[in-house]
Amino acid sequence: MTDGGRLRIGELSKRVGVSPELLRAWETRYELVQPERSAGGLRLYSQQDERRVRVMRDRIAAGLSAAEAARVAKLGGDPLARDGSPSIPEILADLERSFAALDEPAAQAALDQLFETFELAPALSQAIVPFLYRLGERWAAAETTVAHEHFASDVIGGRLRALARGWGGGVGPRAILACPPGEQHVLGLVCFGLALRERGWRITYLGAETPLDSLAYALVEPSPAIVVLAAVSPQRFLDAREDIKALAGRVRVGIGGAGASEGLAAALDADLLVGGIIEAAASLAP
Amino acid sequence: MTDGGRLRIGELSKRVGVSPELLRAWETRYELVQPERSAGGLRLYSQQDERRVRVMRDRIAAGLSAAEAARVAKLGGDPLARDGSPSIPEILADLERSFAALDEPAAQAALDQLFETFELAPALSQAIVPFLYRLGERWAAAETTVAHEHFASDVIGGRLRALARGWGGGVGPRAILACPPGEQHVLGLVCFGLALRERGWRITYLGAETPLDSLAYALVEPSPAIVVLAAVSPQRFLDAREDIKALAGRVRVGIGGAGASEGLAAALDADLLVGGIIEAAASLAP
DNA sequence: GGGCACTGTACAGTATTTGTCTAGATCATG
DNA sequence: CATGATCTAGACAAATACTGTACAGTGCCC
Repeated sequence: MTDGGRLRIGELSKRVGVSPELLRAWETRYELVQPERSAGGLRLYSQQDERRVRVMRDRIAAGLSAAEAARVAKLGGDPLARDGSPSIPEILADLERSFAALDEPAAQAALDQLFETFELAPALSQAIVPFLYRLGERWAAAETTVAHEHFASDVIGGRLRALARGWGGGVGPRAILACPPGEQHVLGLVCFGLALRERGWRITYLGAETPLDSLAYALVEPSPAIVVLAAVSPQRFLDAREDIKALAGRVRVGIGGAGASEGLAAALDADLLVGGIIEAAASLAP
Repeated sequence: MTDGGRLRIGELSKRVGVSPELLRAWETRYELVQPERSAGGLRLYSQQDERRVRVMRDRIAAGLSAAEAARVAKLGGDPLARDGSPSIPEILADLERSFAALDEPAAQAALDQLFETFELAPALSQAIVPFLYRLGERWAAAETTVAHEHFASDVIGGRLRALARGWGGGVGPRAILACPPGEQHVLGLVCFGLALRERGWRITYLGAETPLDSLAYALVEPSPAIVVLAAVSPQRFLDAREDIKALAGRVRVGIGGAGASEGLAAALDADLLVGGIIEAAASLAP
């Protein structure tokens, strides 16, 4: 996933202080980690694997049973209870400061911290999405300049796009992601795409302001299991009402974002994506 | 000993502290380096080869396996075109095919090829910028769907943002990059920012549709040497005419993109950025 | 207490990874 | 042209890892 280089079992064992035998036992018994394999079959552990092992180890030290600790570790761990590592609020404060100063390298460093310390799902749902939400609020309240808002959106968007690399490949069902015409806010949709990707979906991302009739071609070639539309204003959905209903006649359509609601979904023959991005992604059968 | 800065195996071995046998093993086993050969077949290592070997050596010391260390060392990007590598037209044809099929992994692979085979400057000016130009043309002529155009823009934009990582740091003069209100086409501007970065500039990138009055704050903190505005239509510049002139009274302003022209620059008290992105970047004093 | 699941550890036999070494031929250069 | 450096191809051995199974200690339930 991320590239600091993957570790073999001996090196990981040294770094986290857990014996190789136990690492293998945790893998087979709890599916704590899913290391890649070398051509010859040696385990290659990612940063995420290392994170999970550390959480597992700490939870056991804190008194949890191994099975319970594994469950917690696989959920991404408790974001608040990590020794030495910064908490999400600390990282977000760093991020705020960096963006306020238009300091791109500092912002990248804060994002590095975030993605190194936390797994993708909690990093997105508990840090990035709330941050974007607050950014939008402050923008609406004119508490930040457009320049600052653009700057922050661009840096975060760039990182999310980097994480999204390759999300169109694999073997899972395909989801097409787009915003209706007039809708510019794409980052929440990208986060949702990443959450889907974590669950094995293949993503075809079309982005902001996509005329829905132009989706026709995308529906045939590798036929998608769902088309997800996102908007922050209900009006975007209403403006595209006829197109969405026509689309819903051909393929399952999900709507999400602040502009989506149950009534709207019913009126559009679409499914409402409920809850945060993680829950919404989980609610779509893989 | 050296031939145009190139080292033979014994000299490289002494410099990096890795035996010649091991250097050859790393080359055959991991393709860590691809030294040129003398007429007689002796290896001639470039500076980049030396860098890679140092990275490899250091990563192994840090606990990575040789195979992983090599993978990481090779990520550093290699600027030199090599024999047997595909040409730019071939890569662009691949890219076209991938985008037409909405095949993201294939598109990423083609972009990998591009950036592995060519240095950043020619990759941008001879491949990416012309590709974007053609994409825009075909979009205007309705020869491609909006979905395809969005898809391609997003993938390329994501890669460019990844290349841009850290471009706000360093010690060079600062350039602020933005598009005037109404202007959505940012990728050319991002390419220009990367070209500037190659020449040592620090970049503060604000992106599409930036109200110019919101730049005020960005002008003070780390004071920029220039503000570059880009648009594909002259109207965007004209609409923001007063703001641009006010801006030009406080800081050097450059205008570029298809919408910029000599007359417009004169009317706006701005400098016209002439030529391709590489020439334009070179024309700005470092 | 007896049975049982949970959990960490151990071992045997095989396989992979990787640095080093060899042998004989070729290259570069004073 | 003699000498030292370098070439290719392959072999080799130490360290490390793999799979599968076994075993001992702990705590829980009936």
